[in-house]
Amino acid sequence: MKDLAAIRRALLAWYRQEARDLPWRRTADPYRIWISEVMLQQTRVGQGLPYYERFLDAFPDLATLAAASEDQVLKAWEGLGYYTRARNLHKTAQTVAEQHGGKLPERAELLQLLPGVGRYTAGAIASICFGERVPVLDGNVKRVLARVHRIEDSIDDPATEKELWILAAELVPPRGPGEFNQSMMELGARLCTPKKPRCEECPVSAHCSAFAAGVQELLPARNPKKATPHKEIVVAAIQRDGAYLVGRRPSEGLLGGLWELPGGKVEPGETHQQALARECREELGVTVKVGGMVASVKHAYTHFKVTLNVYRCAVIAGEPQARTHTELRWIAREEFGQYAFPKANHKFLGLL
DNA sequence: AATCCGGGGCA
DNA sequence: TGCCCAGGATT
Repeated sequence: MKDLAAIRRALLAWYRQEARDLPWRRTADPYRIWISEVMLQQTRVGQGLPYYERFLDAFPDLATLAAASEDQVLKAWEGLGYYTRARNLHKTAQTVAEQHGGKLPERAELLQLLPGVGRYTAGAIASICFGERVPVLDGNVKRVLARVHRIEDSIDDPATEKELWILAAELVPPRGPGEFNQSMMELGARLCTPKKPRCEECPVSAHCSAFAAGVQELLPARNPKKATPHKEIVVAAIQRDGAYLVGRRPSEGLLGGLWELPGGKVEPGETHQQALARECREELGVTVKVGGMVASVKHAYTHFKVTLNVYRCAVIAGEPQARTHTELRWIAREEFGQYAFPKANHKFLGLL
């Protein structure tokens, strides 16, 4: 059994010296903490920081967020990825405004009922804002605990994750749980890093089983990753009266709720022209004549890579109607900035 | 239990 | 290039 008190003491002493000065550590406002926690899901602090400032500038309180349109929220989220987070944030703000008197619930158990709030986020808000003795388990904490306890099983395995939650829970002190949880994450982000952990500076190395055995660089174990396929995509730049045709993607699935130029995947044996004609027929119900290529850009998603081949197209027959999109609009280049586009689209929008 | 869901920084 | 990030929802 670990000396829990000694680990807590050493970690907190280090944290109080070394904690980064981050904006969400300068507030006790549960709304702002909530925004930060959702924004930082699968997102590095450095990447989220500018978004955090801008988001709170646009939506300074829960009532403002609840009253905003989904398009406004997605625009503020544009470029951050995992857009379900933005839609759930919006939905939760409306629910809390209507059913909870505009105040977030205080207990983790209740917070976790809100869309987009899982066990991690609920634990973070409850411990940081309301002092509830509940753990957090994010990528940082998983790595720290896997090393301290020298856990050899893959941390991606649900059984291991269950064990890690238990280990995290027993380590959280009854007083100051929020500060302690943040210190665990800070340790993982600053010293107990995936590669080349800085054990010589680590306040808990004396309690770390992986360090004692010299296997810290081999832990934590992860599941093998699958190869990422490549997709060839064709995109139609259809112009009318100086405006381009854009469609809003359905809210479920990849890039949900974002706007894009129509197009789709090139099937085996198809030319770009054939694929584009087919996609325009299927997505818009129109016949197009494919013109010259405007751009060809590459983009990498988590699970696959794409090449977007953009062609100018002219509508020969039919009037575009939304079939796979939830809505179609004609917008001028100058209006592009008002809509949330995927990063892959931004790579060629400037070339139109 | 497995899969899906973005984008970026870094070795 | 591959890895991984202050995870959650769905099937």
